Amino acid sequence: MEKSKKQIIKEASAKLFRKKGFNATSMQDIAAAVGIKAASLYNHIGSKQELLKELLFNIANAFTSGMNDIEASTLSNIEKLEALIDLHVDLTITYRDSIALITGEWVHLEEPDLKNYLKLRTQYEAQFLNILSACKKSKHIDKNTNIELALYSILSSLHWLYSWYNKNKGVSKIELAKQLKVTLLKGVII
Amino acid sequence: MEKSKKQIIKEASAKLFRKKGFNATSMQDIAAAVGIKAASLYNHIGSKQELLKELLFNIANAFTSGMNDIEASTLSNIEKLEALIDLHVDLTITYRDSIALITGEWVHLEEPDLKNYLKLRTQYEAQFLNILSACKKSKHIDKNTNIELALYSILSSLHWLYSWYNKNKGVSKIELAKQLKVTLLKGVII
DNA sequence: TCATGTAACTAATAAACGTTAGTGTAAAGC
DNA sequence: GCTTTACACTAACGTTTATTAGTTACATGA
Repeated sequence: MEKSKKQIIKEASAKLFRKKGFNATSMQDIAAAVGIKAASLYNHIGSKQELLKELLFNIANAFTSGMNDIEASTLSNIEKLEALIDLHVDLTITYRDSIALITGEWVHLEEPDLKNYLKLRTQYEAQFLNILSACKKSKHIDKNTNIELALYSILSSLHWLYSWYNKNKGVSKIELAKQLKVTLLKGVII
Repeated sequence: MEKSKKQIIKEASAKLFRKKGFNATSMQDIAAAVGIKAASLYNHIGSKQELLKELLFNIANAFTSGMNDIEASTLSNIEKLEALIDLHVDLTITYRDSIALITGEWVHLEEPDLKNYLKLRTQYEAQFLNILSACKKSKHIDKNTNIELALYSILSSLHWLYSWYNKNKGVSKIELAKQLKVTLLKGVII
């Protein structure tokens, strides 16, 4: 089955939202990118807001689902950290454009979507912190390390991964993940 | 001398731009925040675009100037890295709201400001990378470390510092800088 | 062949936007 | 006391915006 028109529109939107921001992207911009007139978009989508919502929740759900898999696995805590980095690298490469939206464009969600989105995000961070906390308990992370700060540091690096990846298309996914584990975890893990 | 009205407007704008984004913030929003009508803003400022421009270049210049001081200093390379983290912490605390704009809102600058802004940014990153490179040469950073990736990792963490700092007002500036040095540099420095 | 559904189009609407023009008023400078 | 400046206001303008309504063309399936 080929890609649906709606999917094409969503991908074009992601690219534009990323480059110009949600508000600065007009329906005409999106329409032009897929070769139709703005009004014709509404044969395929409900609203501009719906586009943003679906793009963001696609990704949020992918992260949540990946995190749940990792949490339920029998990996060691350190291995879970590594698996999380793999997850971020995978999703960054899979979703490319739309993943950029999670850094800033989520603020343009309307209620109640905004609340639901933040709920997913908060939960994700809590699960991530849990794993870091377990590492600390099992003495794989130094007693004096501020794990909240470490969490923020790791997550912000991973959030920006997409912009780094787009500048270095040459680097392989495996090599990227390997380097990230060294850079992000060596400062934390004993 | 007390704060000029223009300064008050700029600070209110920074807070709003940060929360809602540049495009989603209307002149009425800004006017309401300072207790006047939208049209009255133009007694103090030239345009909405000018507000963004001045906010961004204030910060960009502060970073550039701080970086130049550090580069010209007699500190060791490792000490320069630590000084850079101090610089980011200082500016994050000093500028609070407007510093958030450098992560995303700079895309709404118009030419030729956009080009000039990116020039400053690129130069800053190059200088930062230079210091990392010197550390690698002097064997303070492992031969196999990808310093471009390390740079991105450090910078993205520092870009997000403002959002972390706002959630943890209790933590002191000194303690924050100390923790950051451990978290960000231990993974890199041998 | 006819009916149906899909998906494009043009035209229009109502709201919001940044900005300008013109007016009033009170304080400051001569 | 007169003039000027500073700074607020209202009113309006021209654009841009997302979205709706109504229409047309074409392909599919009965």
